This record gives sequence, structure tokens and C-alpha cells, in this order.
Amino acid sequence: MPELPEVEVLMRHLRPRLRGKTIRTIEVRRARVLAPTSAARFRRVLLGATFQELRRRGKYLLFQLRPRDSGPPIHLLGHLGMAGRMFVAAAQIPLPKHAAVIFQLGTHRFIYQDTRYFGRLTLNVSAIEKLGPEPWDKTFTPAAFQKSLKSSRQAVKVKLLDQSLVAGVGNIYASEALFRAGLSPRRAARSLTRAEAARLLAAIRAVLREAIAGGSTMPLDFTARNPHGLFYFGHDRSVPGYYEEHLRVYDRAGKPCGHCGKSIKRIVQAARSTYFCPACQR
DNA sequence: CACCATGTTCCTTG
DNA sequence: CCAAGGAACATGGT
Repeated sequence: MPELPEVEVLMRHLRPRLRGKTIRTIEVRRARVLAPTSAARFRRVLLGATFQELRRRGKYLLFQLRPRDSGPPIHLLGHLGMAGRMFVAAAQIPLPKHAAVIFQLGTHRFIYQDTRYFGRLTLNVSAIEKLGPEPWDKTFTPAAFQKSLKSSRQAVKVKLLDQSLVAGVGNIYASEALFRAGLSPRRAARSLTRAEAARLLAAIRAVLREAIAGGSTMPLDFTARNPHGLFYFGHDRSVPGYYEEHLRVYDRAGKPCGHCGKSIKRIVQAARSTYFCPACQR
């Protein structure tokens, strides 16, 4: 479920549900997701700690907790990988098949689930140091964006996935932003003019902002038999407030472009699928 | 069986 | 040293 909009919506959902809750017990079913933190240290540091702040950085969630004893705040870093989910549910709700870490909070528990175990929940927060600016960072101007694109011979689509360029854009919204900007994903990053960089930056912000706005209106319930509220990944249309992001090109190969009616194409760049309209995107 | 999947990191090559 | 490309990670859906 995880590009910036999904993580943002999840963060807003979890924040009030975790704040002030104290961790009573911890069950680690898949120690790999804690790496490089050991399960022993993870338990030692977090048992008895209380959730306080929660924020998002790129596709990461940063939890801040007050330790069991007096001492500096604890920082816990989460990433959902390709298929991770996090949710708070009543203790009697059955655990999902791939529950990796379970925190008992009293009447409820906080569960990190990940079918592919590509995600992370770790005390090592160093990953965020390598991230580039947030898309809405005031210092991230069209000029700054173009400058960082200038150094690369890679295709612009591939560059957009580089989290040190801008944090939070993934494979879906990279294609969507390029479509919105009318730019071919095959363009060399360094070939973009200042005006094109400005257009692309505005498109990135627009597609992310719209996805967050849509996602914020729907219910999040990961414990339902058919989990919903997962944007692209939720499919229970019967739920009131159901929302599905309106992707214009992603996963739409062979379907008509909403703009010109010609067929959307799928190509492979850096071993990832890219979708675009060859007529509308130059 | 084949191929595909929202992400990141590590290794190799140039 | 750097940039770029590909494999690996693990599981499930089609």
C-alpha cells in the first residue's frame, strides 16, 4: 500500500489511536523486519514505552515514544515495503496471516502485517537521513528540482523513483505525474527545461495532494474480511465512503487515454513498469 | 508453470 | 570515486 499518499493517510489514521498508549507486551514473529535491530534490543527498549508523536517522512513513518524510565525519547522507524499494513484493533480480533510484530496496548493491539516482509519496523532511523526534500518543501523550487535533474543521464521516470531527489514518489505516482505534466517518461532527466521541470513539480504535488484528499475521506479498516481503505489495494466497493484513486495511466495498458483516446502503453525502465500515453506525453 | 506486483539495498560493471 | 543496471529479498495473484 505504500507511496507517500497512502503513508500520509495511514499516519493521520494511526496518530490519535496510538497517542498515549503504553506497550504492555511485544510479540515478534518475523525478526527480519526489525533489522538491523535485534529482537532482544527491540523488546528491551520498547516494553513499557508510551506512544507520543507520529509523523511521516517520504514513505516512512516516524514514531516517537516516551521510555519506560526517564530518559530521551525513543524513535521507531516504520516502512511498509510493498505490501505492509499497520493497524490498531481490539485484542479479540484474529491476527492476520502475516502479522510480523504485535504490540499489546491493553484492550487493543497495534499490528504490523506484511505479506512479503519487505518492510521495516526498526530502532535504526538512519534511512531517513538519505532522503531528499518533501515534495512541498519550500526550498524545493523548480530551479532546485531542475538542478538535481541536470546531473543525471537517466530517464526522468527512473529519476523520480530516486528518494534522494524527492521523497515519497513511487512507481504509480511517477507515471501519473509525468502524464499530468505531458512529459515522456523516456526523456533524459537532464534534458528538461526550467519550464518543464516547473510543470513536473506542480504535477507531482497535484497527484499526491489529490490522492491524499481522496484517501482521507474513506474508512480504514484492515481487520475487515475484505480490507478496504487501501487506495489501489482496497476493493470493497460496497463500503460507504469507498474511494478508489482515479489513476489515469498506471496499470491501464491497452486502455484509451482519457485525453486523446489513443492506447496507453506499458514499457519497462530499470526493471519497473512505466505506463504512458505516447501521443500526449512528449 | 510463467509472469507480474505499491520498494529498497546490495553487488557488479563500466 | 561515481553512475547505472540487475538481482535479491518473500509471498501471492492471475
